[in-house]
Amino acid sequence: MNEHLTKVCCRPGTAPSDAHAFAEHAQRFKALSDPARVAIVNRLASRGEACVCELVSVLDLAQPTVSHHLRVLREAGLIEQERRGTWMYYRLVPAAIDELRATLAP
Amino acid sequence: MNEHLTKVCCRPGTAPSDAHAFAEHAQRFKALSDPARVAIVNRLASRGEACVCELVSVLDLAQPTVSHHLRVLREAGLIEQERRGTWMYYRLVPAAIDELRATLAP
DNA sequence: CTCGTTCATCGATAGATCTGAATGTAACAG
DNA sequence: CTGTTACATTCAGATCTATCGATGAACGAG
Repeated sequence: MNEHLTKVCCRPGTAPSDAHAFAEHAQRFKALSDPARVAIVNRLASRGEACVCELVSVLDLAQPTVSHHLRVLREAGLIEQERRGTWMYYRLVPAAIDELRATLAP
Repeated sequence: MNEHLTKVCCRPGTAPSDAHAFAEHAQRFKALSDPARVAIVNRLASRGEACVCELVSVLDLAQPTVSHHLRVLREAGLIEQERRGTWMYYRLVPAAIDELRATLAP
């Protein structure tokens, strides 16, 4: 399945590469693959902090939906949370954003 | 549904923002939300060009699957194609990658 | 303690996405 | 023309995701 390729158009090439790294990067990008999550990151970037109820009113989504998106961003390491009384405040993890940007660098 | 928020924890805030821009950015990120597509972009970034059969052998995926991922990347504007004889060569659109990186800038 | 608020989790459903076998299309060789 | 190669498209099944109602957990006020 490979020997005929070498004499046609395809270079054998570094086949395996790091499939693990690709999966990791894809996971990060997937966290930003939804408009609601991009909006959340944008909001946190410009305001520095936000509680869930603020995001609910801004995004015009139900509260469980917002919680779901926050969980995705948190599990991707892009945001972190801090409980302060009754409210849960979220903010960006700048290092994670930097890493993402570095992934796209030449 | 909004008036009680102003006296609790939430600032009224620039509610609408540009939902259109958020959707556009999310669309771009979604194109990179799959390991196979990250691998394709990585390959094109390091080699500059590749035909489909080369990517098929590198990714260990069926040819229709690779064609699917190439279509997603092309419709996102991240890659472009050029037919040369029987082969179809793909390469990156550097400006699109730059735009993506700019989206993550502070 | 009870009550109300904030948020997370569970469960269900509609829609999107990944995958590849089968098929169609385009280009070249003979 | 026929046959072969390279690739796209169609289709179907399996899996994943977004969304929200219902419910649970944590906290503060009284």
